[in-house]
Amino acid sequence: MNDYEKRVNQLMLEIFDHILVTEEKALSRGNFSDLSVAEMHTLEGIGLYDSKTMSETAAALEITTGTLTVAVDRLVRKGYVERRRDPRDRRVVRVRLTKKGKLAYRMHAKFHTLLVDRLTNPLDKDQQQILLATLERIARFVNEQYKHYTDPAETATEVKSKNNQVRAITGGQENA
Amino acid sequence: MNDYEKRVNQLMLEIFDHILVTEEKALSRGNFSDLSVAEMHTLEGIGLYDSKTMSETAAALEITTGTLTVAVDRLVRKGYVERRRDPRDRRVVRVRLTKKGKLAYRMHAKFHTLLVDRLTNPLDKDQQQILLATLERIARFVNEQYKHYTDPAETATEVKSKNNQVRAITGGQENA
DNA sequence: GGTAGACTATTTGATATTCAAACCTTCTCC
DNA sequence: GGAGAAGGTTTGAATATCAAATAGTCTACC
Repeated sequence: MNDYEKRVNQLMLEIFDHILVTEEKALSRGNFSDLSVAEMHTLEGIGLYDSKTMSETAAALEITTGTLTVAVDRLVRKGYVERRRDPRDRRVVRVRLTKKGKLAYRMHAKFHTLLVDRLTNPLDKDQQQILLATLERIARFVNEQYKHYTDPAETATEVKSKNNQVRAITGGQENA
Repeated sequence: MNDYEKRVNQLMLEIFDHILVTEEKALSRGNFSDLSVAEMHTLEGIGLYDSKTMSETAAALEITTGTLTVAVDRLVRKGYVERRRDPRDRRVVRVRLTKKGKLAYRMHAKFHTLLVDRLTNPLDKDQQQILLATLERIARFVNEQYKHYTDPAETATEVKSKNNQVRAITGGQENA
């Protein structure tokens, strides 16, 4: 690694180390102190607008439905999420944020807004374009790596292919 | 957030999400498949060269010594870490990486090198500059926030825990 | 129209990670 | 030499997660 790369690595580690803790502290100090970062993440997975099925939500979050069931239990108990069976297919359970859930969602989004704002504000148009292109490139690279390491063909780990697990991320988080 | 900012936010989340998983998968595929990311992190906290006390290590990792005791138990059992009492102060326990631990440490470091390399190589000078500037900015922002939320003056009386389970029970102390 | 097999969600049993608080051991200082 | 501080470990609890077993429900085929 040359000096440039060393610095990049160092910065990335620093950011990774601190960002989760910071987000957690921000949550625990606010009006929604009974939410963990993971729970907030679940709220994000459910999303602001549609009601989603458990499977869809689990796929979006890349966790099993079993894990999600437990998480939603707690969020329902705390009043952030509503559950209801789909009358058209009674196997299906739909989840949706309550008012309180939406409020928490929006409050948390502010943290991200603030971050992005601080990031992009000082850049002029040209620089913004470069930033975007750079991020796109990084994302593409990371996704490749991600797929590479997640691809079941690579090892004899046949178990988790199920289509559901990894696939549906690109599906619709947003239709705002 | 305007569209540009939304996209930046989305890309950052994607990158962040996938890097962690990628790291985990990389570990689980390599020669040290019995190490989790958290355990790898503990190894990094102990470090390659000195032997450190439990307290020092726990402080470096920002976890309690109780948590570290459990983590080190497992790492000793798996052969990555050595424990020994300090003869000069028999209260103190020193931990150090074994050969195997050092090997794992170095192998993991290679993963980071590779990642950064693949990340920065395809960028031209302009893009590299933007990437660096952006990372600096993110790091600065996160550190600010981190300090803000960690500063004891802010929290009046009760402070210190990263643990909001307890807060939830005691009813959380507002601040709005 | 009845049933076998597919699908959706929940439950169960297990492991990891974490904290606070209680508890030992050892040290230091009066 | 004893009191209290300091360093680690243990204990008890909560969260987060998975795989596998289970329970309802639906669909397609006969």
